[in-house]
Amino acid sequence: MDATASQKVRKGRKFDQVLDGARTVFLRDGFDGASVDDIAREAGVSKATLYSYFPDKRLLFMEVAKAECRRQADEAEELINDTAPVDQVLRLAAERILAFILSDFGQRVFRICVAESDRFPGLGHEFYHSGPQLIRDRVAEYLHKSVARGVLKIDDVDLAAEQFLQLCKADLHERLIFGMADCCTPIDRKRVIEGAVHMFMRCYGT
Amino acid sequence: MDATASQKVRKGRKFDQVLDGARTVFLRDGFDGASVDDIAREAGVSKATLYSYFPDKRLLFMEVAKAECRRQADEAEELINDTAPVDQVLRLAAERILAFILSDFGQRVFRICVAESDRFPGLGHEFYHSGPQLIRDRVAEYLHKSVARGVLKIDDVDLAAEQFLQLCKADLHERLIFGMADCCTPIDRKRVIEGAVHMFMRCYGT
DNA sequence: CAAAAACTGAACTGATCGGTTCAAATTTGT
DNA sequence: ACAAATTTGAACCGATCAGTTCAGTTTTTG
Repeated sequence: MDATASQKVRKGRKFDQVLDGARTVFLRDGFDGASVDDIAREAGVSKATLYSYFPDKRLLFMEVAKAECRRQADEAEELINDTAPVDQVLRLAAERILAFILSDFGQRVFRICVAESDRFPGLGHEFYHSGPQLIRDRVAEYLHKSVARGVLKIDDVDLAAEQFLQLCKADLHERLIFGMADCCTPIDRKRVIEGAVHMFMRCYGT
Repeated sequence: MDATASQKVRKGRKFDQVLDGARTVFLRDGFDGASVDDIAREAGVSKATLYSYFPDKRLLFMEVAKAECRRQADEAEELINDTAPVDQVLRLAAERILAFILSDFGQRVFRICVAESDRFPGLGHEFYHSGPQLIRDRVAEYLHKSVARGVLKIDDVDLAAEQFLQLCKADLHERLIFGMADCCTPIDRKRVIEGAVHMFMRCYGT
């Protein structure tokens, strides 16, 4: 078993091409909206080739989704550096999280995962685990350290982490998801982020 | 123009039957998953009759969604009574909101609205307006009164309302949407609600 | 009760789409 | 350069599905 091997099918050099094309089309059109012919065209590959890599549309979709989740997880790697004052760290974290969640890409991934997570058992789980949960654990870890350093006072650290993340989104995310175009000016973000940090510090600060 | 007239098509007596059947099937299978034949069968009506009421599947879907939004709005009517102590009112509101959001029905509506709100412009808008926004406005109104009575101290009442609602959900909603089956025990709810009320009162209480 | 309106059911159309097949062309490894 | 592996493109199959049509039945209405 060599390093590049995978338990899934993988033969030749156009594998990544196919995956990229599928990513583009699925993200643009959703699962039902995407036709396999479209994907093959977008990938610059014949349909026969596509089907030589992936046994069917569902599995191709799952593979794309899994790759996206990994991407998401990787991007979350470098989110927090501990040394600065708590409120500054929180502010920065809030900005980065919001930037991802509100991005066009983040929106599309979210939308498609919500839509398909009951038809594809495991998809929602995978997404949640490598997305929201990962972030939450990082934040909780940081809060834990801060409590140990005496700069925060928190009973239920996990709950506090969830609360902070929710406060960051306020309803900016919902507004965007439901197409309220007006909502996400920098001023709006600033207002929500400052509100979140202020509320959090007021409740848990020492 | 008599009281039962509507600007939309509406001829005979089986109108509501069709709408009910469509509601059932759309909610169960989503937009793409629902076949018109299924809907007609579920409604106990011939396909010809169905198409005599609604020009096409999309419009039928929109009509169902609109009706659901109105339902949702009506249920939110009797959410808050002002006389009790603030923390009790908030606790009660939180419980009712969570109960709806976490219900199987609430979940399905949410899922389908997220999934289709870019294909159906106006659907997301309508849902948001008659759902989340309505609730938020009610809460804000109550907070405003409470500030006037001197039992709360809030600068940005709208933001505070959003914050409270977010705190109520914590990530219970996300967990459920993404199929983490374990999450919504009464204990979990209690923990989140108490956390929300506590944090809110600590920050904005007098 | 008779005319008008609404409803039925079943067959049909046209289009889309997932997936297969295969002989010919291209690329790769040696 | 030659053989093995891979890719191609296009045709094709079977199924599903939105929407139509229509002759005949039921319900409403006046």
